[in-house]
Amino acid sequence: MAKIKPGRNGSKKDVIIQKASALFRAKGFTAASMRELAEAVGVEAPSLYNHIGSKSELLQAICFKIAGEFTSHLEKTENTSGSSLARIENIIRFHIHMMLEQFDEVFVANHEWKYLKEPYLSNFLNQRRGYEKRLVTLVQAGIKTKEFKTSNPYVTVLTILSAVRGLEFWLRHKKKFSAQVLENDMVNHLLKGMIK
Amino acid sequence: MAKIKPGRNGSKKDVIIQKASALFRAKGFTAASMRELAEAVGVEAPSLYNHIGSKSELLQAICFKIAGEFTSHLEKTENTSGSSLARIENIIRFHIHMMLEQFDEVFVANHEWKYLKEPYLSNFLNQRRGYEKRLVTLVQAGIKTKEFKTSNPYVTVLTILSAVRGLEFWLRHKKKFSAQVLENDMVNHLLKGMIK
DNA sequence: TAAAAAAACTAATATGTGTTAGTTTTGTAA
DNA sequence: TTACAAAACTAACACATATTAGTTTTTTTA
Repeated sequence: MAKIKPGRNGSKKDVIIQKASALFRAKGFTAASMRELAEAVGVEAPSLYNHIGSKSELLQAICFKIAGEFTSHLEKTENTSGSSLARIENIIRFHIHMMLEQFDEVFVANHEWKYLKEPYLSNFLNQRRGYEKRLVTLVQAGIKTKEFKTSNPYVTVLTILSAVRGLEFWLRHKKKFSAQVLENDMVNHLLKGMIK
Repeated sequence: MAKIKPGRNGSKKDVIIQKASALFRAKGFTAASMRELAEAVGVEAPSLYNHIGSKSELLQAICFKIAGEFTSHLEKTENTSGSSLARIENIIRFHIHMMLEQFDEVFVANHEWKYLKEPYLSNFLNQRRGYEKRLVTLVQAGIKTKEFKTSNPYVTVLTILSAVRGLEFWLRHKKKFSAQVLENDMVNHLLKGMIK
């Protein structure tokens, strides 16, 4: 009898998800095949289905795990008593850390979410929109307290999020500077600009 | 006898490339099928091959057209007599314009280049690396003349390129602010930061 | 050690892919 | 109008895809 529910055995499933993250990042969700994934796991393709429901389910697991981590960190930050500047800086540094420490997963969540099926796709996008909206609110607060320059807060958030997202290209330059330099220089740039 | 060389008739081929840009952007290169493309063009799939050589060739056309435009603009800017600041600002604004005016093509070049086949893949990456290197040189010049703060110039370039790349998310917010606000606020942010 | 459950395997299915072959229609020039 | 080339069409191929069925091996439990 095949088709066994994953049950409480999360261990092997976790390995599959981790290998899937690396594979989806390297080749893209659509181009990555279950046979390749199986090979990475060290098993034949149909055996994967003893642990997972479908290829799509893997993408869901990856995307929502990452989305959840960002959302929950934002919540914590909002409930902190601190300046708007401190909060924004905290969030920027969190994004950088996530990017460096969970590279494959974050990359997949950033690039491959569009292959989610409904209703997961809508769900994911709503969560993302909500996240951005709350960042905008945070920036608006900083403008009101005159910590930040007056500007369109959506553009500010867009600039910040895009910049940290670009860390996916850091691997290319890994030899040229350390993660510490990267983090501090980028935070400085985003907060204080590059002109002397 | 089928299999006719495109010859001097560029017109229909251009339509195909344009439709392919939109399709590849919306669904991704791998997920987009030649049958879908054919439908967008208003023709049966095999008819496409009267005008193009392969699906891959379409991707090549898109990626190298965009890469060429960026490279040639950079060349022009380098040969301008002006401050490092003026040059960098000029380049940032060019990126923003490209993003807004050739959205589909730039998006595809940014996201789908990894599906290029050799030797085009290596060629494309070399061109890209060269572009970034020349931007780094430009930033280094500005640091030397004390126009720019001292920082790792690779990080500066990474931050700038990533930020402008993120304009692909602007469509989502199109209603909330104009392209002019977007451009000016982002340039300001990248040059002068967000702290008052 | 015997029984039960979990997870591997092979074989197969239905579907979709890019592309080619061969033929017919359409447009153009003599 | 006839001849020729360009570009459309239908049919088909060879291959890859995710997934299911059925069976066998391995691991766990009692």
